[in-house]
Amino acid sequence: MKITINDIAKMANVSKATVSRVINNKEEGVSEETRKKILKIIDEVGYVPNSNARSITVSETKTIGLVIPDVRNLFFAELARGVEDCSSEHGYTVFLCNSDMDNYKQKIYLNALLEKRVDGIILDTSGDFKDKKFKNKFYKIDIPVILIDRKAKDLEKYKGVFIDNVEAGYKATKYLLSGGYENVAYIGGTYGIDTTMKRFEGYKKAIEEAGIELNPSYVVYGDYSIKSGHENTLSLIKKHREIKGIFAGSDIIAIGVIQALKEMNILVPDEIEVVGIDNISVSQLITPSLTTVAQPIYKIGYRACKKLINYINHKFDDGDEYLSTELIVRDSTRKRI
Amino acid sequence: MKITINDIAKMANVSKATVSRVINNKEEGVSEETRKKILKIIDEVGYVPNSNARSITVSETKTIGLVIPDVRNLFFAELARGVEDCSSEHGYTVFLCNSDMDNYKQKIYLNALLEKRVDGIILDTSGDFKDKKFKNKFYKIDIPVILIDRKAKDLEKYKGVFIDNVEAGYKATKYLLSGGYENVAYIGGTYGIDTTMKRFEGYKKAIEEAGIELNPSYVVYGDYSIKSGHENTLSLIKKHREIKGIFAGSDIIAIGVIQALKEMNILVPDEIEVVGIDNISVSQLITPSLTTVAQPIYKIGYRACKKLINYINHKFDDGDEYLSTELIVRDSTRKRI
DNA sequence: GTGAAAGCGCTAACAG
DNA sequence: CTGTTAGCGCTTTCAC
Repeated sequence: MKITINDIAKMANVSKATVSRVINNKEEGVSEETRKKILKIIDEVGYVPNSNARSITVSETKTIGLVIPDVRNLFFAELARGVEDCSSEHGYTVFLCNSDMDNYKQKIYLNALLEKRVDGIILDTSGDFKDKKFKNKFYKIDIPVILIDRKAKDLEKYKGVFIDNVEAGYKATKYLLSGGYENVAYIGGTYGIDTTMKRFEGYKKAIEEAGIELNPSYVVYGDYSIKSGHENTLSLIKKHREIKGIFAGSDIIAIGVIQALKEMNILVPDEIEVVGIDNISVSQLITPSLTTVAQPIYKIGYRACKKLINYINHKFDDGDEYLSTELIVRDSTRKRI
Repeated sequence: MKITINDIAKMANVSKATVSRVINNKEEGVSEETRKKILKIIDEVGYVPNSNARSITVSETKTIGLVIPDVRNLFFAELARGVEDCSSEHGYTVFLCNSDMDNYKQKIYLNALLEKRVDGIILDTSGDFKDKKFKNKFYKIDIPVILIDRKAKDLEKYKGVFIDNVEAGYKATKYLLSGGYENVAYIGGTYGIDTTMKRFEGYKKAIEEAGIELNPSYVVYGDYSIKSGHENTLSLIKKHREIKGIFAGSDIIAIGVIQALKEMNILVPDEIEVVGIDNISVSQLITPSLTTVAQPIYKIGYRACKKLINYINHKFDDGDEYLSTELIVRDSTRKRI
């Protein structure tokens, strides 16, 4: 039924070696005449070479795996698009995997990607490998991996593309502090993971630098969801009406924060100011629009993919890459003079 | 370097046929003893079967291709997640392709998917095939294809999962009309494509049913972007201040509409009411929150994938599928009594 | 410039 | 229960 290189060879009265040369655009080794003849037949019968068969002999698949928590989150969607653009520019196709921050799912996906013999993997990790046996196996395979967004201890051997999360947290907190008050809270995402804790460090640094004593009850964690931001704000502000500024661990969290504040009839920014991190596209659509520390999200994905492809091609491109962030002031904070 | 089924066979002192039986979980044909022995070795050396090699002999790859305009659009991200969830539940991995509504890109991607021998394709089409030669080739290949969201003439032979766009447009317009005024505009997306025109039909139906004469200058087109909604609103309202209600061709367009109205200091919903289509997640986050005709977006993706997998497995599952929509009333329209 | 042959890693009869 | 053999569709020497 399916038509193969053999069929084309027979129809053209040549060997399949010659057809192979033609479909792979080998400059030499085929006369213009036979090349044309073969191309014509391929076109007429609608032959499509089987890249899987090819891949088993050349041991490269021109595919890459992308593992992110959830495409529905604008942040990861933007990241995914950056990856996909770069990869398609270089002739690669990408497998999309949604891990939901679930270590088990992540393992399943990584395994599937290995079986599919992807040339490399871009990983926004859900943390360390819980399954240490799998970790060893994965290590041994020694497939090119580029990290994005988050690091993890188990993945130290891999390089990646990130932002400086300490700096981002510092910038956000410092800007809040510049409002002339001291009571600034940090409503963070998932406790323990790289980004969350680094942003906390930045928060802490800014607080201490301002000569303020860090109040532990002003620091709470949850996860990276609207709901989490919402709930944490409700309970935090109920206890601490003196809080004047909230540094939200991400824009998504910040949206939940603002929602909660509205429900409590607290005015943003007049009574409480809010700053997020990410600058996802909705940040400017909500009311009040969100002041945030912008990440070059698309670029992170794009660069990570570029880095991966270099890696695959054994091009020297060492070390982690840190892309710069930028504070974007909108309406969830008051005007500074 | 890479370890193969042969290596395992040698280490276990069995033939590769036996190893093959084990890795494919064939119940019969292997004694418990040898099975254990082989499994142990596989585990120890970290062997991962090469599914590409497998796929060339069994002629199925357990992969599917997903072609959408752009994952960064929340609508398509949600769709993609539905597809991915269903596919991973059934052991498939999905290739993500962003066509940007560009027919040429779409062709390139479809071709890549064919070369990769995906078992099937889920296609949110950018319209008809401009390249008729490719169309013929694609047809001849006869790969399972399920359409989502949009239809196109060239793709009539394929079934899909949709909503009733005429009905959706009708619902939206009728609700606006129930506000007690007649001047309702339609700010549509890309002219000519399936969804846009069907929604117009629904608009028209509601208008005519109310005994109003359709005013052609109240109907404008652009594309499915915030910018398009924004610009079209500016120029439309400048000319027609008498408009009291706007039916936006999608939520994304509606966001642009509301932005423009704010800029013009026109109150929503007091002076002009706005209704969208989709119910993407941001619709409830913006101010005013958006009244919209909700599509079961995730479900469309999920169902489409299920349908595709049935198709792949030759399960009888004929005809198009239409999922139901629901008007969700929020704050971009006034209270009805 | 072209073809024959071997082999990539795996599965699928068919024998024993 | 297990091994042998013959491919799957393609690339890659190595001759001619």
